[in-house]
Amino acid sequence: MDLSLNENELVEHCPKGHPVNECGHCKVRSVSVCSAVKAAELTELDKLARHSKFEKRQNLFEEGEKSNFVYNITSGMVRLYKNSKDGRRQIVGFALPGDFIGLTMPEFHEFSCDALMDTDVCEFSRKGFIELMASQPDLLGRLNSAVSHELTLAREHMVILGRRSAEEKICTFLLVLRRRFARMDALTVRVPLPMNRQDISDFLGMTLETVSRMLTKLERAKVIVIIPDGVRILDLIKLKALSGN
Amino acid sequence: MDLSLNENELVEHCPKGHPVNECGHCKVRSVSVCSAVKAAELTELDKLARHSKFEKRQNLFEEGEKSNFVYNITSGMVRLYKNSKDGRRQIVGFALPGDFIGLTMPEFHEFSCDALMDTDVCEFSRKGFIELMASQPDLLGRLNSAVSHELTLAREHMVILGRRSAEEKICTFLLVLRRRFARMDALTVRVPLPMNRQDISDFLGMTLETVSRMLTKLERAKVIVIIPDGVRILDLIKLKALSGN
DNA sequence: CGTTGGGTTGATCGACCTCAATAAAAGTGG
DNA sequence: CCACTTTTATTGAGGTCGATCAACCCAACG
Repeated sequence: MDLSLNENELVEHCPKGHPVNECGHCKVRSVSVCSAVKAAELTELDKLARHSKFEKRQNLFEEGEKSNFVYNITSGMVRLYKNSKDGRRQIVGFALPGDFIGLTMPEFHEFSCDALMDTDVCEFSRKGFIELMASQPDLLGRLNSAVSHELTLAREHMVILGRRSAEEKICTFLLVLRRRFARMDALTVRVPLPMNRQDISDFLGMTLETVSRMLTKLERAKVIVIIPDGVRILDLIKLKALSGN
Repeated sequence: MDLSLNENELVEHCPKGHPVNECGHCKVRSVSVCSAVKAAELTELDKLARHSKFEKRQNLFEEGEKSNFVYNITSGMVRLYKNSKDGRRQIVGFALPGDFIGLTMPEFHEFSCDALMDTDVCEFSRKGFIELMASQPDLLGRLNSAVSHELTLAREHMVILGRRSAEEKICTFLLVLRRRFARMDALTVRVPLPMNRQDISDFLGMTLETVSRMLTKLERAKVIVIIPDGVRILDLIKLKALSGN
């Protein structure tokens, strides 16, 4: 509930007089919610934005905290998760560059969020962003598209969680992640996995041991190779076949 | 892909000259997306709306079909689901009176939908609804709230699917459904279950046998009583405790 | 009164979890 | 740069929850 940590981080990482119209040079703007803001109004957006860094393991916010900011990831990756009392955890999503966090603009955060690696974010005051939306109807439309897209992803993930075997889960996960990275980079055979086995298992609803077993099984079947911080796909056709559509 | 069925149904169930400003008397308007439409503009909404009935088991649309309508449930209940090639099914949600179907306004339906019981819907042409949103900024805002709410529910359901035992799933399901019914009726100890065991299992990611076993287990533990088309909660405290928060 | 679609219950099985031991990798401090 | 700890990943052995397969019950209905 104490936001002083976040505030301190702002001071620590974010030099006061950051250049105006940085949004104009933002690498992820074209794929992000901000693309709805017309070039002419970018200065307006800039005034609202604070460019901030979070290092690996650093917490952006906790479930239940008052929600003062919304975030646009510009580089790196974060995990969004819900903890149960007894220690169980469900990761509800990973956010990549261009992804917007806080799409639902809740008064209190409905999940926790921390950085999987050093991550740059563009931080907007929630209040300011809501005001900006009132004057920029396109922005609301773009936000709505983003929420809709997220809902579609969430429903697809429900299928994975509810009706897929361990092997199918892993294969689908690799394929989906590959596609998501393609928004920024080209579609390659290398799928980076900045998260650890525990994270993958908490996302897919299984144990870290089973994740490890399935990955080595896929490696033995010459479908992938496990490389540091990721995998390389050897046989995309077979991977798709094993994903169970 | 063939929409002639739906079109026929329209003709069959929907007398041409339906009374103008029916929206003004709509029982679910206050809780639905339509509440954003100001009283003065209700006639506009009415022109767009076609009141239509679907009987039990009748299909509203199929995944992959071109999406020509969006729907507001006014009475009854429908299930939203995704089928896999091999026959597995994941129900991604149930829609109750006041719920809006097609929130994400996709060009092609991303799930199938059919009626669990005789259901009244208010059908809007997707195109017309999108146009109405352009002239009614509040409507987009309200739709966005609804999508956001749906996303929140979806993420909560991920936790259930990924990290809950069979017993916890059933208990949580009963509690969540009870709350959802409370939007229309008072919060009672009776939870109607218009869906069959197979539907519940396909929603919760388990088998119908396990659903049945867990319900009788809860009954034997004097937590619930199984009644025709539903359950009656005997011990709400214990039910919550067993739901694993 | 047979048929059909749920629903319950039982017996068995297996996919995945749990617990435990290594192994490998990544920090950390001298 | 190398011992040393700490974290993360792999692998194995055994157990269990829930799936599978199957029988049976019951109510609805033509």
